[in-house]
Amino acid sequence: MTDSAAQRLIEAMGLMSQEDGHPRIAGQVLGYLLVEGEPRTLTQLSEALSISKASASTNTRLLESKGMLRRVSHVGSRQDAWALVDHPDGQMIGTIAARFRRNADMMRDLAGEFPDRQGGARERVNGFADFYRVSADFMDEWRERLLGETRAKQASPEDR
Amino acid sequence: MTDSAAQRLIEAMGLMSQEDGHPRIAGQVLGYLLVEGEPRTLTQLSEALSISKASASTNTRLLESKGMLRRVSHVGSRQDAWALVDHPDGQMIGTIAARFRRNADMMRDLAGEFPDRQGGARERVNGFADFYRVSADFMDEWRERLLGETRAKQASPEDR
DNA sequence: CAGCACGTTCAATACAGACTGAACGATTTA
DNA sequence: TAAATCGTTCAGTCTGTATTGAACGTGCTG
Repeated sequence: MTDSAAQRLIEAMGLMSQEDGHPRIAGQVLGYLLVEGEPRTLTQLSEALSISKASASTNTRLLESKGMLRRVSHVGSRQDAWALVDHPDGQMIGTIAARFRRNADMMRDLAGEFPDRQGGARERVNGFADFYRVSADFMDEWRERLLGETRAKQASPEDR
Repeated sequence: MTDSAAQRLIEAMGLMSQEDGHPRIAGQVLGYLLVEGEPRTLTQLSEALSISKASASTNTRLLESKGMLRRVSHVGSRQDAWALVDHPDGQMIGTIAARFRRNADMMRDLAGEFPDRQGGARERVNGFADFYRVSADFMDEWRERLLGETRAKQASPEDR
């Protein structure tokens, strides 16, 4: 039954990830590590999720690049292990904010290429760019607030 | 040169859309309507973007379902025309918020299936669910603020 | 009524990218 | 040195889905 709950959570997070336009396996990795609450190795990942080591490697590093996972070198072993960072949620917001900011820059640059008087196209494009930029700022603030709250929610490693 | 600027914007927005996990054409449609600033028909869309009418139809309705486009019945013509809603940006935030809220509910339900004492898995999952929910609330507020600002940015239909 | 124009649906295709298996380099163990 | 283990890379496959062309239904126009 416990197994089933974990399994369902992992699968659900895989689907969420997929909906967000990310690999399904990336979400499953997050789910697995969230359930386990402790660092896990590539081998453990590939076995627990029934995926190839190649996929496990690729996806863990993808999540690392998004700041959601970190590599921990477990002492007694030469295997790398992977763990959720302290606030994966904050990183998630940060990723969205970064994408918005990229879009903002892109659109502002492009807006500059429009002639001044052309039915207001330049203004409309700039308006959209502003939206992206302001929203990015907004999310970054929100992220700061999330990271600031050092609640003891994720702490207390007395388990396992 | 103008043509080129519009073209580049449209292509860029297509790529952004694709990065967000949406059809590229959807982004191109947004870009085209943003540049034009006036309602455009299916035929105009398919010709301007060099896409099939089927694609134009599918994608406009997709964007309509996300609240970013609306169908306007231009008087003198029996053709439907499509236009950006007043605040497509707000709708964009709303869509993200909705997805977050869906994720929050999903995870909260799943968290409930975990046994109380199991290494704190239930708590961790609930923590993630909370994050999704609180963020969704936060974005909805932000969206309200965006929609509230009735700036005359998109108005003044003196062109065309 | 016949001929059109329009929007949608549907089956088929094209394509992007997730995922895999095998090969590789590096490091460890014996 | 040989064998084993680990993580990564890479070419190839496989799957989902975006996109298309053709067919359809509807309502106009003559």
